Parts: sequence; C-alpha cells; structure tokens
Amino acid sequence: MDKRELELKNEFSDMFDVPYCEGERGSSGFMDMLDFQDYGPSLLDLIQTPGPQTLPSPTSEVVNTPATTPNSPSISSSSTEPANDGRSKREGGEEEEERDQEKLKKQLKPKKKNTKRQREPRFAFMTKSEVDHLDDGYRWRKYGQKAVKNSPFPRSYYRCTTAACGVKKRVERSFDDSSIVVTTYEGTHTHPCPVTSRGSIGINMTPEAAAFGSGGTSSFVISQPQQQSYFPNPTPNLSFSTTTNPSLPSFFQERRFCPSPSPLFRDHGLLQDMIVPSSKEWKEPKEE
DNA sequence: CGTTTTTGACCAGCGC
DNA sequence: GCGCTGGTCAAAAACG
Repeated sequence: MDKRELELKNEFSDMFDVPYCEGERGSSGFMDMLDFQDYGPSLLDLIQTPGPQTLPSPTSEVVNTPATTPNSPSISSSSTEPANDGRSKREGGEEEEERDQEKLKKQLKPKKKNTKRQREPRFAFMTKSEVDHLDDGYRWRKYGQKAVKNSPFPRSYYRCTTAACGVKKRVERSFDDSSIVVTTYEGTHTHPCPVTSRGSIGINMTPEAAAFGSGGTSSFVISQPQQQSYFPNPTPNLSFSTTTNPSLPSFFQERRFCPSPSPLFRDHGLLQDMIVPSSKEWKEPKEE
C-alpha cells in the first residue's frame, strides 16, 4: 500500500524527471505528484490571449507539466539508447550468429550499475483529452504498448518516423483521471516539423507546443515541478522568448526548428486558451 | 503495395 | 539469484 504508492511516485518522478519529495505528503493520487507551484500568476501574465482555437481535434485541456531533466542540458546525438542500435535489426536467421551477436552485445555492454542508460531529455505534460494520441505535427509510429503497473490503462510507445530522428514519446492515461492523457517526449527532433497530411497545426511549432493545442481546443495549463532547477525563483517569469537558453529544457529549445518569431505562449493563438489552475486545485489531495 | 498498428516475446535494470 | 516491471523488437495483421 504505502510501498506501492511510493513506488508509483518514484515511477512518476522518474518519468518526469522530477524529484519527488518523499514524506511531504501522505496518500494522494497521480496529480499529487505533479507539485504545482505558484507559477500560475506569472503564466497568466503570459497567457492573456483569449480566443477561439480552430483545431479539428476533440476538446482537450492541457494540464502541462514541463518537468524536464534538470541535469541533462546537452543532447548527445550519438550516445542514445544502445538498445536501438544494438538490436536495430537482427540479420538473417542464423541462430548461431544471433547467439554470437548476443554474446558480443553482452560483452560489449556489461551490466553497468553506475552508468545508467543515458536518457534523452524528457518532457512530460498532461493533456485533458479524449484521444490518446495527440497530433503534434510530427509523424509517429507506434512501436509498443504495455500495461503499466498501478494503472488500468496501457502505455503506448511512439517513435518519430523521420529517419535519423530518435525522438520517442509515451502516451498513457492518468489512472487518477482517465480523461487526462500523460504524454512524455524523450529526445530532441533533429529535423523541422514535417507537414502532416492532416493539415496539422504542428507546423512552426515545437511538438510539445503543438501538442498542447493539437489535442483540441480549450484549456492549457502549465505547471512546474517542485525543485525545478530551471527556474530557481519561486515565481519564475517564464521567458519563453529566450529559446536558445541552454538552461531551458529541450522543449523550449526545440523551437529553434520552428521559425515562428513569437514566443511560445504567444503562439499564433494556438495556445490562447491556456488555463492555469490554482495550485491549490492540484494540491488538493494533500493531506496532513 | 507500402505504411502503420497490434501483440507476444525478449531483454535490461532494479529491488528484495 | 530471482522475480517484477518497463522498454523494445519484430512478425503478422490491418489499413489506406
């Protein structure tokens, strides 16, 4: 029970690369893990462009959690996922060769406890949406689905279909609120947003930003994880215009691929309906 | 016919 | 060492 919860929270804190403060709260749901700080006001300052969105997808609210890897500002393009390269293609059917290769693999990458598999910078956010897979302007291919522990909903794994782009994303529903979709991006696109056949709104947008709106219309919420290291200030002024700031998550940096001159949250009215819930709202389940 | 999804199996990491 | 779990592969099926 408690153990399970802890596990779960660690899971999510890991997933979002957000340190989870154990002991701070007792029992709670998934939302509780996303400790929303009082960034609301500053965000609201940014998000004052109400207006209708003209997105085709069903209504959705993005309950955003830009939780990123605090200490992974650099994206080493080639050092990613040995699993990908190592097992990209099993050639032929020669069993012996396979065995040999597997042995080799094992020799080449012995269990390294200390050198945990390097992870790409990740960006997770929650979207209140009926559809699981949001169209974010990029093309994704589903390569797996897994039932996850402590959740009745399966987690889907997608990979960017663009060759040489190893960006992945995971999509799952919050077990706490089945209407909320948790999307986790991993890695950085090495290419501009493609033009999708669906007339996607992803063009000129970072995938994440696109996803914010692509799920549909409606609300959009940004929050910051606690102990967020990118914004050391209690009430950071999310200056998204500085898109090349190395200290910013790749999510923001990725905008370099998107020639849009305007800052993220003034994005052509695509994110106009963002809503920042009071942190209380999200911290509700916190019990004493 | 090419592309995408589904799905069972496999593998690695981690905790006990 | 063993079992559990998350992540990935890859063949088959489904789809456009």
